[in-house]
Amino acid sequence: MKLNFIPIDYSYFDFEGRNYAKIIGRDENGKRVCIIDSCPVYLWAVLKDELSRSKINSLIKEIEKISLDTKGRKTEVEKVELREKNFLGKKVKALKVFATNYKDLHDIADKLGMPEIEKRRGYDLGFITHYIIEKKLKPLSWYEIDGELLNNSQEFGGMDSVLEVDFCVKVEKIRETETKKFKPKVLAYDIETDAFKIGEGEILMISLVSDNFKKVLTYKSPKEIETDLEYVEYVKDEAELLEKFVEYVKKISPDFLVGYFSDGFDLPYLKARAEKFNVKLSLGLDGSQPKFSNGLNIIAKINGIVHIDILKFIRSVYSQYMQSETLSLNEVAKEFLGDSKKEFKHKHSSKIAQDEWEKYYEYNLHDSILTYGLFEKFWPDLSEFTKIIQEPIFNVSRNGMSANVEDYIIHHLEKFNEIPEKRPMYNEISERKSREKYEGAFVFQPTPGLYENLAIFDFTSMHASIIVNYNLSKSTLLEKNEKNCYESPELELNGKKTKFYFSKKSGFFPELLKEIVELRKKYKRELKANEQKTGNFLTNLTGNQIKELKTDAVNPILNKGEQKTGNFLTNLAGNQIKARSNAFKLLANAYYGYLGFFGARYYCVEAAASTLAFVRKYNKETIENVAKEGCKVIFGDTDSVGFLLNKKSKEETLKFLKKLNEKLPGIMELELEDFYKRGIWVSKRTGEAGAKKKYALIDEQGRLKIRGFETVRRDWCALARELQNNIIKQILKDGNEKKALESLKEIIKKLKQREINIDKLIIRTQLKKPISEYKNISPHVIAAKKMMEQEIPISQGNLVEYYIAETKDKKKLVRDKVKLPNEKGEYNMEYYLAHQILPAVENIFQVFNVNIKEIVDGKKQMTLGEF
DNA sequence: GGAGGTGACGTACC
DNA sequence: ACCGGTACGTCACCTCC
Repeated sequence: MKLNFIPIDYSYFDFEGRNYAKIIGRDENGKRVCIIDSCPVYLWAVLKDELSRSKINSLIKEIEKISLDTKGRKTEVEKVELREKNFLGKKVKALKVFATNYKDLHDIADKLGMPEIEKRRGYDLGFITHYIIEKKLKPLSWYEIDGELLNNSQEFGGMDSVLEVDFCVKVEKIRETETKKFKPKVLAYDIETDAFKIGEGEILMISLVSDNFKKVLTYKSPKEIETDLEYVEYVKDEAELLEKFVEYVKKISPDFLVGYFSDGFDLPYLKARAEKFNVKLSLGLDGSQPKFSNGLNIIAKINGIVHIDILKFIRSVYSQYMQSETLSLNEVAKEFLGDSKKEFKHKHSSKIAQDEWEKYYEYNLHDSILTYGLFEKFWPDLSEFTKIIQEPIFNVSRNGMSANVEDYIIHHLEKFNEIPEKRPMYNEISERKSREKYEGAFVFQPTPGLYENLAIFDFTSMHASIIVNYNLSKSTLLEKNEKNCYESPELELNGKKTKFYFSKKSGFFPELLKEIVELRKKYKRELKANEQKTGNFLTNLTGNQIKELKTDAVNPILNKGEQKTGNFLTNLAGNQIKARSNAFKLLANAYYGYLGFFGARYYCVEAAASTLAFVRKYNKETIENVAKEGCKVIFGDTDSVGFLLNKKSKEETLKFLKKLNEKLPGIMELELEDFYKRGIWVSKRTGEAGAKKKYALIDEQGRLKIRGFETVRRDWCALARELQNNIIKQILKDGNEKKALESLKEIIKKLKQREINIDKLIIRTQLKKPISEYKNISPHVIAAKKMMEQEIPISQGNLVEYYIAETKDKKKLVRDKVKLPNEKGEYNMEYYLAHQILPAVENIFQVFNVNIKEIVDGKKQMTLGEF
């Protein structure tokens, strides 16, 4: 039979000693299809130079005799072929050694210790990776499949009759075909429990949300009177709840089962409770139960249905570009959907009042609605990433950016005829980790002050363009200076001043990055054209988002609020181009990190250190050039320079930018970040010097850009943050400190009259490790201990909230005054004044030679006098 | 038993 | 174990007198 097919979930199985890929997807009618296919598995034996043909022939004969009988399985070398390949850019002769079962490639590699063999490679790729490379059946692309329909066939042990799919096909031929419409079936879920520790409390209810489907399953009902909420369905008890959950998943039969933190919570919890009640959680299309990886970072897999923990994708790909201070569902939903969790105060089910249960159902349902919304929102990004990386979406959605970069490289080696490098061994990793650090980027020393009329230039994808431009990588690194090669600036590595040299002959690693950068440019152009055509893009943005657009047209944050405007569905093509452009950009930006990542196959400190040496050189040179032009430099960090216009008009400044660009090599490019009306830089708390990485700017439209200040630090209380923000805003608007001073006085007065709400005084700090591992017992550790005592769930990675209270006895340490938000007490006025308010604003007023301490002390005396 | 230096810790910038 | 160097700032801890 023939069918059109889009692959979604990949797994493999062994049958009669061989590996088969079992791929679940859909046909163009939305029917669920399983295809089964095999592919040859092999590893590479790279030969030493200058081996004679006869020597190679006898080696091949020797290798062909290898067979293994371990792990209850017979594997043999089935075939050996001699090939001309490249390894790390070098031409090599290599033997392609085919084996029966991919799981034995490692053991076969161990048997290839012959002196003629230089290296063994390619035995550490997963079978699915191997399969996708061999058969070019890339996830989420469309294919025309020729194959044999399996209908209660005995082939593969009668597998097709067990699988809950519409067709099961044994593949004969695969041909790529044009893209067709694909709207995935998505089911979001969320559970509510009586305890946070996995399996330790009852599961009270489970919500399910899909297209035109809402459900809350529960056996907890108020006063045995059933609710009016039409989406609530009652079951007998917890065991039936679990059974019903499985039943609904099977009935809806989604491509994606989506949760938020569901790898670490919902699915493990369901499993634990199912075990307790002896319920089979047979969610898999083959009837299997979810499988969990062990370790700190749990991964939960369901056969045939892609389980997505959308938190993981958001965290690894987008968190650095987000403004949310935590990755809680509430904050993330607010940022991307403009919606938040329903109010509900958690308590043990035995303490929930009769009339509170309906609120609890709504709360539970809404979490699934938000999760569903986030999946919808990130679907273009998720699917574009998957298509680009070419690994299954299950992996791409969980991988860190380094792993995604590596997978991209692995899937694109073929056109360079490259043999893949191996993963580093444990000892290599520790060696890499323990090596001395190399020098990072350059940060300009600012002078405190208020400045007017500034411009900021920055380099676009600076690290990437340097890697491309100077051909930096493991395979292009030369052992010594050669004629006509790239030479890094002088740098220090392992305490030695040195330089590194890189070949001018293009290497596959920088070449791939060059392609990524070019594709990113291409799709960015398409995106712009599409926006102009549809014209409905800018209208949906807030002022701040338009501003972001100016600096970076595909910042993912731009996608905020689209759900509300209905843009998501009507402008799907535009969203896809945006997501694609964005994915290439993120990939390009992660490339440098990959070079210096200890777990990378293509790790290369020399290249990473050289990249940074070039980064420093270009930044410093740009700063010098700006100064030479007569513009006073105010700021500079890594890839940017900020300066005073010095009577230059904007046009002249842009002309100057053009001049600077003409001198830059290759794809390196300096661009205008923006013009600013005013900017403020303050001194450090200790000493006179200007603080680096701390500044605030205002543009002509009155929009603020604040970096590094307490305003943007989550471990300061809201009162200090909001006050500082207001003061910065007023100063930058007015150009003087007069009004700002008044708002400060007002806040101090309120603080002293105890009019400040405790909410504004809560300090939030993350518990970064288990309580017992802290050497210094700081306030947040005390707060965490108090939470433990009160049995409030708290563990590594959680935010701890507390405030500093007045104490009866004069205690010296801050930690002795810590109280949890639920503890009664009065806020410690002295503390908030001296340790939150003043430090946040002191240096700002210092710029105007206003000494806040004197004013505050004066006030204090005055208030004391009043009493 | 207070001053002052240092280290641990958390967070931000790019 | 899943990017890492530069930088700021707080608080506890330690040493010194």
